Amino acid sequence: MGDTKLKETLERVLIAAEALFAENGYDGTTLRQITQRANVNLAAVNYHHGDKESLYLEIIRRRLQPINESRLKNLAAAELGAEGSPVPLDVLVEIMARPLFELYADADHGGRHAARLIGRSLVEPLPFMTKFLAAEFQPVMSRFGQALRRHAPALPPEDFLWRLSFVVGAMLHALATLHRMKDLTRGICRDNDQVAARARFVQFAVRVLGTP
Amino acid sequence: MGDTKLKETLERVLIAAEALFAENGYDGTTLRQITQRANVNLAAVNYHHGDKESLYLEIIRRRLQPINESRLKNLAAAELGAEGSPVPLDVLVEIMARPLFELYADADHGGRHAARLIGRSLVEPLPFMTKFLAAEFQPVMSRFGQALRRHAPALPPEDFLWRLSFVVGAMLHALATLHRMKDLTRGICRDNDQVAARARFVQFAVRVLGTP
DNA sequence: GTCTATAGACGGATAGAC
DNA sequence: GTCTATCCGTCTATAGAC
Repeated sequence: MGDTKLKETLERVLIAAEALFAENGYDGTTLRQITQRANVNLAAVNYHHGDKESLYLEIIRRRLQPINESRLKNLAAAELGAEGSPVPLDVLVEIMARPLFELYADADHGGRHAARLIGRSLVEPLPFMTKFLAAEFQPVMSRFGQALRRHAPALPPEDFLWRLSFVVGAMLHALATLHRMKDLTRGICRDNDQVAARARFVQFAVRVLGTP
Repeated sequence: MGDTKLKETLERVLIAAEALFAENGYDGTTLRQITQRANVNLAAVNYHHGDKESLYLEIIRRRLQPINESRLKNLAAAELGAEGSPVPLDVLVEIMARPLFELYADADHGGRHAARLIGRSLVEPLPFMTKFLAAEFQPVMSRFGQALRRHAPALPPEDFLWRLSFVVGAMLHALATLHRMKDLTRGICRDNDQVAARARFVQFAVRVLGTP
């Protein structure tokens, strides 16, 4: 088999594992389920991706790193354009939220599952993931925290952090439940309109973070 | 052994299992871990509580049913007192949030773990739990949805439900991460002040739900 | 690189003595 | 009711043929 087929095989494992991890969690997913779904031999996973933990970490990293890089890049650009004045709140929230909602909308490439999995991995504390996640989010949270803070300088730090926690929680929950939003609301809320969902989220976050 | 000791034994299993399920999830917890932590023989779990799924369901139900009953009772009382006019928003939110935050504060009786577990069980979709959870929350969501709706009658249903989803997500996330809030904020936010956390949540939810 | 076969450990659940 | 011992299935991971 040539390189093309090979790459496709490895990719199929990642896609299959991503969907299963998102749906059933790390402990609820077996390597056998993954290889079966990917139409790959069981031994291929360990050969190419190492053990189960490495595979999981690799899947998360592959999605998360470009997202956080893009966030930092867009924040830097926005700050440059603002020329010293605070970047508008809605712009900040948009920069944070957009990559995840867009990932979710990229259904053909498994983005739905990837977005759900990211949300899930941030909620359920897997021992072997904590160090990676802390390091991965430290720069983003630090820089965005500062930028957001300029819109409510008088707010006590404790209140500010609680609000931030509520907003983050709302976003993770939205990502984790978007796929069944239609069922949960008896058809009133669509689950396939990523743009509308994001607009509502930005509106919500601005209202929460932008009040003294 | 008398009845007293027996009850204590069964109770110890529930407490131990609750903590482990909260920390490691359903699939991440083994019956052996549970019995070891509870200082109980392995076979005792199956004998008294049936299989693993029954045990999990029993733990959730034991905590959730009184909470939802209390919510419905308090809502009915508040509506009676309001004499036809809408129950104030902060009262509604308080009725919904209070039982969970108080459960969390009841550390000696394992309430912290129970609250985390409830949050977790509402996020991760265990197949054998969905029917129970849907039935358990249907009356609460229906009645409170109506009561909340009176404060924003002009708001399109879709927007209302999205806001509700954000608020619920923020609350579940708060419950799931309260225990590490201090670490996540470098000591700025305390994790043992349930009253302050609840007050901030109510303020947050009122702001979100009470704007046209 | 890819497969089969299997090692080796651990899981849930139960039989049967006490 | 409580315990020990164990069955039986499934899991991850790897050895070794091709």
